Amino acid sequence: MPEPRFRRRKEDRPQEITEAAFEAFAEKGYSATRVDEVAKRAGVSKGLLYLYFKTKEDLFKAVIRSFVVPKIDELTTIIDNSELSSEEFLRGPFLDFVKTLPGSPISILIRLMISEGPKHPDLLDFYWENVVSRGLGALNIIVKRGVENGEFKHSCVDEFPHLFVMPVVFSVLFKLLFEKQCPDTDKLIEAQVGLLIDHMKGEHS
Amino acid sequence: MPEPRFRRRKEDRPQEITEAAFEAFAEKGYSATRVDEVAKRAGVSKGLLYLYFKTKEDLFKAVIRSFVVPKIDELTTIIDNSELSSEEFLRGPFLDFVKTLPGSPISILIRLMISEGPKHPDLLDFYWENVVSRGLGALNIIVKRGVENGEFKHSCVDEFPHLFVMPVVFSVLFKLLFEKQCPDTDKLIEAQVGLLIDHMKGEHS
DNA sequence: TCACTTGCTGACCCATGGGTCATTAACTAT
DNA sequence: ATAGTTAATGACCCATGGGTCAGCAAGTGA
Repeated sequence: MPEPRFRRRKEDRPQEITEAAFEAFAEKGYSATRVDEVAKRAGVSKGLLYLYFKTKEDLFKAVIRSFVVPKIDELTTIIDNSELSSEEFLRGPFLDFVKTLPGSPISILIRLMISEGPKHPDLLDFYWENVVSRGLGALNIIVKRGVENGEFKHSCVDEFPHLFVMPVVFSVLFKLLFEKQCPDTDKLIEAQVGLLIDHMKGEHS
Repeated sequence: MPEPRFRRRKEDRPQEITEAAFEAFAEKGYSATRVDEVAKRAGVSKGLLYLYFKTKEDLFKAVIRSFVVPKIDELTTIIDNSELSSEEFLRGPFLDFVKTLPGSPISILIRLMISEGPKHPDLLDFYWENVVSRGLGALNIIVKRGVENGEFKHSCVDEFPHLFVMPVVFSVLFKLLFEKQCPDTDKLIEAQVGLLIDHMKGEHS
């Protein structure tokens, strides 16, 4: 009795395909990845892939959606369930979270957003709304909370939560491009966060 | 007497072609740019382009080489000809220099390095040696000089000149991707530099 | 078991674009 | 002048890979 040549599993296919695509894109980037290759990795024919995703671009968008957004959800969940002071939160859970990013598969998606973003304005809008602005917003809340309860003074950090994100983006890219020459990204990120907290706690306008 | 159909200008062609390629790459990215298009912009036939550059990849490398390296030379020249204190230098010429980068054509090359770099390891090596390590080295000298002459205390900045570069890379990318939502990059960069200088001047280990 | 739906296949199509080369014409030297 | 050199052309080649579709077979229900 021979194994069936294939099995019909309508429910699982999309996820299997996006996972395969994620791996492939991560290894080779978007344009160097062949649709055939993705199909092969997913153990599926190219034709089937085109049944679930209208174009290669579509597939790409699905990958971004399904892998990056959960990562941000993770962060906001941590915030909501935390009773720590702002400083404790930044030095604890926040630092733990962002230190995992450089070197993780997520970093590749960040690179893909940089390379492919300008060609997909609607994707950038989506990414802005669901990832970047939510992330910056979360940081803003933490900082504001710290100022309001007297932990921190007012400073330029109020205006630029970006200052907390910078070292993460930088580390992600540095590790990706110059792995051999890369500084200890954990320490770099810690240094910046420590620096910002010191600054917010000290005497400044 | 008719205009000649073309003129032989062996000397000028390479530069004209790399300039055209720079523009084209800047607008469309590497893989979306057609060799034909570059040739047309340079007012030249595709065949001629292949006389001066063996492959499209070759052309890309030439573009990076001829546009990014001079930018770093500019920076090191400023340093060598400056008699300012470290703080004055950082707040003056350094800040002026890096503030011009976001929004300039150079920022597109940074994006291209990020997208195409991983596919061209030798290009990354070149870039590291001629741009990144030279830039970080220059910053290191400034910081070290400041520490030696008592302007600055020892701090984590000694170890991470990267802290000065972070906001620049970040601003470049942010403006490129989310122009509409982009904060005032001049202020962001100034904030970080000011923050670092304050930190170096204060009491820290 | 037999007709029917539909998930799935893989051979095929064809636009695209990197790269070539036989030919042409602008310079150069004698 | 004129023969020789080579910058420059552009029509052509062909591998590549995104996208299609006629047909096949796994599941389904009567």
